[in-house]
Amino acid sequence: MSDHLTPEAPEALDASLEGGEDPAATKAQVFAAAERLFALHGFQNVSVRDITAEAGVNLASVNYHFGSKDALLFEIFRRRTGELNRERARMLHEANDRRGGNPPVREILEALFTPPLRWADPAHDRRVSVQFIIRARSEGTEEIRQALQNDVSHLARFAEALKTACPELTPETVYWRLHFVLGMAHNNRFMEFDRLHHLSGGLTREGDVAGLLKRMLDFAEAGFLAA
Amino acid sequence: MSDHLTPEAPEALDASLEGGEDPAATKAQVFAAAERLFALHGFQNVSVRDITAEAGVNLASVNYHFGSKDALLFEIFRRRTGELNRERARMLHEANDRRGGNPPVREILEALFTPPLRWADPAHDRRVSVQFIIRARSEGTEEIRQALQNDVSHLARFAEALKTACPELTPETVYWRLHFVLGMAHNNRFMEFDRLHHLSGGLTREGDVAGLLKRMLDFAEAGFLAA
DNA sequence: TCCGGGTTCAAACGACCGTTCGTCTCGACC
DNA sequence: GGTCGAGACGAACGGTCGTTTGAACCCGGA
Repeated sequence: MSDHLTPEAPEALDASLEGGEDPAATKAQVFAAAERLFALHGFQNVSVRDITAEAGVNLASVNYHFGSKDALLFEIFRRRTGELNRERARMLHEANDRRGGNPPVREILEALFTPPLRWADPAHDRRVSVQFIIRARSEGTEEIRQALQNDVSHLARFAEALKTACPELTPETVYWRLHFVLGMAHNNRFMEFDRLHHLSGGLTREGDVAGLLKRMLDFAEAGFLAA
Repeated sequence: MSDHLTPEAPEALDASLEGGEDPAATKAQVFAAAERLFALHGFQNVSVRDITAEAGVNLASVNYHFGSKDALLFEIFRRRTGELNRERARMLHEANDRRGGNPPVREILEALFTPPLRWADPAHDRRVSVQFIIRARSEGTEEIRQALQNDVSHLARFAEALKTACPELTPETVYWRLHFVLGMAHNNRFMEFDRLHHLSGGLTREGDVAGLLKRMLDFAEAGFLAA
């Protein structure tokens, strides 16, 4: 009941990219169209008819392949969240290896921030997935809310690493500051970027992902290490 | 077109609290019921029938008094956001007076963080309004999104104060860090609190608003003053 | 007393929703 | 060649939605 966010198998669903008439291509097309539309307009503002029209498939395909619209949302969410958590865990693992099991705060935060920012890089083509995850986290169904609240196992490792890196901080303080850091990581809505751009009179560049990562790390590291 | 968030008149709408049959009591009841239900379940998950049932009024009241469901949402949003911005501006003004026009970073951030946290205090009874604002910011209509993006005049004063307080930082850095700080202020969902509570094994107390404010200020101040 | 504007009310309208049904196509297998 | 099951398809079902309608109601002013 607590591992909803770590899918069991890779399931190369993205096989729809090859040219021919793949069997199960319909399912992949529905998956991709739904993720895109949910990310763009939100779950409630996208109808099953919108999805099937965008995918160029029959209306009944969603219920046939996924069971229901809710189940479709949850399956996309589960897959993308699993990928994100796995990338973060891998980076934390690498930092542990590099530093003999005691990486500094900055490298732990790097493992949290880098994966979603790398997805958001225009070079990669996963901006839709980031946007989808952020939307699903705040607008998702009760099932998603439950999964988010129960599945904290992947966060526990980060909390432990941070406690080790900051022995002078009480555990309570570590948890709160991890909470603030996660809020930063999941708050990068494009809407908010536009607002910042408008506020600063066009001073901030939006496409500079590497620069943004450095800015986020500078801020979060200093905040985490505050007296 | 840029001042949608600062309503022109106080309009003592909360007069529904007095016992008698007030004229215009229906409008106030609809307003209160809608704010409560929107904050609890989200805009799209609450129907006009839910609102009027909760308020104990006729179904047509929403359209009669507010024009449409969308307009009702926007009116609540405009009122609450206006109140919030006014409280923040007042606190910034007081800090300016205390410090001869050059308040330190911590007091500027205090003016940003304190109002929503004071509302969230169980002692006051405005937790619903905070929750509503947060929800409306992320799930709101296109009209709300436009208003949020266009109305940055109240933020400009905070940006100016922060630039004065931190002359060693480039304006670009100040804007980005203000962006991070605002993300913290608007990210205090109760959902996330529950998750933190679960992650820490019950270590964090949720009702301690004063303690939370200090924690947020410690983190944000250090982050803002990072090298 | 009658009038008229402001407000409430029950009822319905038309649109859209997620889902289901029965049928048809088509390729694999006996 | 015949059978079978998975999948695609058009069409419809039942329900809920926001909104509108037109009549009833209330009450202060002529």
